[in-house]
Formats: sequence, C-alpha cells, structure tokens
Amino acid sequence: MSRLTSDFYKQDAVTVAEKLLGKTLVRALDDGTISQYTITETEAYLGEEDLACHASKGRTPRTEVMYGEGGHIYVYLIYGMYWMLNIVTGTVNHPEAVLIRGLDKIIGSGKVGRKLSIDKSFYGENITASSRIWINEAPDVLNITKASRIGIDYAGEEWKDKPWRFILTENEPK
DNA sequence: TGCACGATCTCG
DNA sequence: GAGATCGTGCAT
Repeated sequence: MSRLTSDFYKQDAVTVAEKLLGKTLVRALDDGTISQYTITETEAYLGEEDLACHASKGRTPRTEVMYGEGGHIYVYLIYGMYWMLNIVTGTVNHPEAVLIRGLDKIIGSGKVGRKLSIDKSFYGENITASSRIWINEAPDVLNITKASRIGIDYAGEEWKDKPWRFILTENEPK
C-alpha cells in the first residue's frame, strides 16, 4: 500500500472527499504506536463562495493554509474543546478542504480529533511527507451515500443543503 | 478591548 | 436538554 501523493489532493474538495472513502488514514504516535483507520465519512468545503466554508470570511491567519496547495492539514478548535481534522485540497488560491468526520469505529469529527491526538501543532502539516500522519492508497469503494453537511444551518439555503457529505456504507449481504 | 458564537460531545 | 470551554471575527 502506498501513500497518496500531492496530485491526489490537487483535485477539487468534492472529488477528494468522495475518493477518500475507504482509504487508510495512518497515525504514528510519538511513542511509536502506529494506528490505521479506514475513512468512512467526509465532508467537502469548497471555496470562498461556500458560506459554510471558513474561507468564506476571507483570508485570515486561521484560513491561510487553505489558500495553499492541496495536501496540507487544516486544523481548528471548535466549541473550545475539539480539534477538527481537515485536508486542504485544490490548487493555490483555491481555499478548499475536506473534513474527516468519521473513521472505522470512530464516528464524529470531534471524536476523530481526540482519538488521533490532533492539536494545533498539526496546522499546515504536509500529509504527503509527514512522519506522524498520512493516508494510504486503497481501491475505490462503491457503496457511497451522499447527504447534506452537518452543523452549518447558518450558511443559508443555497449552501446548507449541498450533498457534500459522503458516507461509506457497509456492503449489504446478497 | 470586549463579546457572542461555533464544521461537537457527554452527561443527566 | 444544557453545560463545558476558548480561539476567532466583528463590533465597540
């Protein structure tokens, strides 16, 4: 299994969000422990126009990394206690990102950040070169459910209902 | 310089 | 159904 390269992350956020399903997220802790998780749920945030995307407020120290090239990590603290793990996608000056909402046996973006020991030190980390977090290639999956994004009612009618949440569903027995 | 709020979760 | 808890953006 090989690590996904920067070309993969240069695609648009919606495409990357969908393709990340089934891929393997690898986390190497400081103590040497290596854990692998299958990505099961993602959400796409696409550009300044997307009122649900943090970059809709423009370029700030916090959103800066999203304006860079895809393949870097965007983390931020929400509700004062949860670190959200995002992967920047797209090209330079296109602020896009994919939120990792769920992994195998870990459902919920807040729990993902806690379980993987994510904090602000991961801000801007290059996920194609990091030695503590990366994503491995895996075959594309077919059972994908699309849904609207969570917790963004403030984004207005046009954006809050976009089907940009992707969920990997279990194979139904035949 | 202050304030209201958020891409959440847990407990009661 | 409410509290925990704090960085950020915008108002003052």
